[in-house]
Amino acid sequence: MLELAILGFLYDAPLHGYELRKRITALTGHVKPVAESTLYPAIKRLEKAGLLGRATEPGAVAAPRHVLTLTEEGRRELRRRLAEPAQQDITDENRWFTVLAFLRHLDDAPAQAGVLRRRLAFLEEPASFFYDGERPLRAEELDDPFRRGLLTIARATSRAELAWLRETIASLDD
Amino acid sequence: MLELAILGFLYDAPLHGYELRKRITALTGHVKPVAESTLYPAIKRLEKAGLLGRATEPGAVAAPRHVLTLTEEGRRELRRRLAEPAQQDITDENRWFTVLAFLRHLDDAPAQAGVLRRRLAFLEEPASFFYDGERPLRAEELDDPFRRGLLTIARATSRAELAWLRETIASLDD
DNA sequence: CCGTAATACCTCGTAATCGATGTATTGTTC
DNA sequence: GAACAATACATCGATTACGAGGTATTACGG
Repeated sequence: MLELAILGFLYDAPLHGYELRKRITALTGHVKPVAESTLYPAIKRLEKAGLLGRATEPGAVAAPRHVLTLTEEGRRELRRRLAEPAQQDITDENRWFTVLAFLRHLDDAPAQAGVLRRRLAFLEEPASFFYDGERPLRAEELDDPFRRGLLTIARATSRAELAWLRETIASLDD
Repeated sequence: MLELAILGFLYDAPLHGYELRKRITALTGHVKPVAESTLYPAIKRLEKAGLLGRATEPGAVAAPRHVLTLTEEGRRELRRRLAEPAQQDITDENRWFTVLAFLRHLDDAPAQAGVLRRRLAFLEEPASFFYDGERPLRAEELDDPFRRGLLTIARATSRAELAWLRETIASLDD
């Protein structure tokens, strides 16, 4: 998720680590903050893997900046990760939102539609959080107001997203 | 999140690891699967911390089972974690849903309402995923259909949850 | 001129997680 | 009767993440 965000932001423009951190914080930080001690090692990993390069520039205000740029391999890697997301990128909302935030970079309508279809298939599977043996329990069947709320919220989310997915897939298919 | 789920399920009834795993998979597995190699060490951690005890019973079908029971300290710990969730339990949907799934165990309406109020306050903060400098961007301002969808979905979810939270807090306050 | 905040980067130890793999038993299917 | 799935638990190494702490500079208010 973090690596995807790094690649995604750098696809648009070279950035230094500190700026990258602010953008990632704006994107996902209110939900799941990213520690600096996670970001900088992640940058190093990607650099070591040849996905990005760095150039040192004098800092605008303080210490010198390490401006990060995607290599051609890095650009390919982002497109690959967007075109073939891991299953958890599809099912986990946090990760899925990160995929959505950068999916435009895929720049290939059928491939984009394919990714949306995977999410659609996932949301269309009948799934609950609570079961009576095999049978999924409906919100109305639960005494617990909190679990009932959980199902209610999940269903509302799902309905909104399904509508958007169907609409967007249709428009990509044109 | 995993530890909370373990404590939460065991609060109701003693279970062996394998059964625990099935319940956790039903609860959160379609979104974020839990590997066995994560669950068993987590059980050991909690056991070592004195939160749960184990008793070996002959297996119903195969190998002997380790039936896990919450100790009194484990029961206190669950209530404590539910009454004072970490900030990420409030903001991260996956973790928040786990809190909701077990919040009834808190068994104290004002404390439950307090937890819901924290989530309410979080959702009421104006937050976007995309910014123009300081100013949060609205869905309508984005060209990118995927980012627009992301905001649309997030807003729909948020609206549904806000309604439920306000309603439930009101009924807990009676 | 002193403290604080912001900019900008980094390391270290610890903890958590995962995938792969291993062990042993019972029940079911070909 | 030989596979195979399901039950039931466990370890190990590699990866990832986090909190705490560190370094250095500029800008600003008191």
